[in-house]
Amino acid sequence: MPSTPGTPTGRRRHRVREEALTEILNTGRRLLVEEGPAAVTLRAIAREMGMTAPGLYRYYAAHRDLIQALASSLYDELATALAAARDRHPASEPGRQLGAVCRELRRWALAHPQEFGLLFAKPLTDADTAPGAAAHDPSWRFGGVVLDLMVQLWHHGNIKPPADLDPAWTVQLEEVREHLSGEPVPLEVIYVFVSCWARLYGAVAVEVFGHLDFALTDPAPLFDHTVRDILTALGEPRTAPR
Amino acid sequence: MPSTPGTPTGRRRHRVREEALTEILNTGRRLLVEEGPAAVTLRAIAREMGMTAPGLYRYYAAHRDLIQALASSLYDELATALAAARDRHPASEPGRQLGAVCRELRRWALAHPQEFGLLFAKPLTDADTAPGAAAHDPSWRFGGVVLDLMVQLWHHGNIKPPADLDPAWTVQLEEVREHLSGEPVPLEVIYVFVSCWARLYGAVAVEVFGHLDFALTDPAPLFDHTVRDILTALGEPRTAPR
DNA sequence: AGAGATTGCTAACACCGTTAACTTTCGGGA
DNA sequence: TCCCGAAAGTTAACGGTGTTAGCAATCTCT
Repeated sequence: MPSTPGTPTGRRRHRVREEALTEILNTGRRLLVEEGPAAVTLRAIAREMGMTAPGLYRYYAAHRDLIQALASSLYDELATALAAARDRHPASEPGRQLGAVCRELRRWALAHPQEFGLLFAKPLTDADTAPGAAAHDPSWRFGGVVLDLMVQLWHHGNIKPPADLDPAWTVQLEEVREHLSGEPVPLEVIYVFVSCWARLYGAVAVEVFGHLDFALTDPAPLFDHTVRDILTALGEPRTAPR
Repeated sequence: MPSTPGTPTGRRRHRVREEALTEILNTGRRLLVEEGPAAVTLRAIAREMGMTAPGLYRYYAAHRDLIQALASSLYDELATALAAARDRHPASEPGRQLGAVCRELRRWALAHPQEFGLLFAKPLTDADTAPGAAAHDPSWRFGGVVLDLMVQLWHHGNIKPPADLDPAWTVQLEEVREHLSGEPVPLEVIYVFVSCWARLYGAVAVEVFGHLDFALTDPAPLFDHTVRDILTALGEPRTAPR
């Protein structure tokens, strides 16, 4: 009974297994979208696929692993969407690229609120995947698109970092820098990156979770203002909204 | 079988019922904190209280209602904590008061991550409490503390609102203004309020849900910077961090 | 062709929300 | 004082959930 069930040897077996895995995830996602997170259940997925629940244990060791795999695939889809938005603008204009990526993040999240909710609110619900610092791979694929663009923006623009950088951060920020394709980005600049990242992610989350409904029917202009602020903080003078 | 079960006539009966209601909520909260949201179950609460699950239906018509009551009580506790932080500074300095309230919000959320997660991530999970615009009472008790302070800050300071206010917002913002004790706050200023509120709430959520763990062990300085930005946007020149 | 891995099944267990029907307890009016 | 009705709590039961054990079938490779 392997924790990651059977790894087939044959070529054909491998292919049909891949198809089953993606069908499981697709079915789970459909249930998530149509009936909410509580409906993403082993028995429901199996029912929709015309099989029984214990059969799914040949693909995922537990319900938690299935949800985690679903979240991981959603991170991938989001990262792909962000990269596509980035590539709709020339690489010579990283400011426009980052603006487009920010708006694409909001668009994707609002178009797929259940999926975004799963990604954003998952770590707290679990509270078990917090041993070291290597478990954040799936979320990095998605955040990396934004951070890499910030690095490009740092090359082109002129960021004015704050001089008062808490020395206790250096160790952590060094670790972030290693993920940045070995670019020699100053730690103060990485601090600005993290600050902008937090502001972007928070703005999207607050809106998706409906915490602005009490005041605004269409918070798009507010978000555009936030994006302008972020680009300004990253030293991009030309604030291109569209 | 009333939707809101029995309303006792006697004085003593009323008292013991109140005690039972609070004990249910306390037990539910303990389970939430100790074993996560999935453990807040009718049977578990009844077990901890030495009774059986159907007995709880004398107090809450369904599991959803119990969770909703728990969230409501948490909103109250948070609002009380924010008000206490506000009152630790003189009313003549609303800037210091708002700064203290912002930091208290972060402190409370980090000290009670499961509770904050229930409040922040609940509306999306439900997706049923969205008929009109009167269901946001519990969250308003908590956000009202912040918004009222922003009004005070507007009286004392000098907010520079942006001139380009989307006309489509006026209707919504008018509705917000009615909640503000009838203060004649300009709509542009209310827009600034909402903007600052979104930034504050988002900054706390991003940190509580662990989306800054990849970079920072102690995001407190980052949050302080955010609070300074917010106070500046609200026209408070003296940025008092402590 | 046969051995071994892989896949899916049924049966079963404990837990969950919820309902129905019953018993007990308690407060207030005759 | 007594009694009646409301309130509180019980047991039994239904369908749903994750999960495990054990078994049958199927496919792949030698």
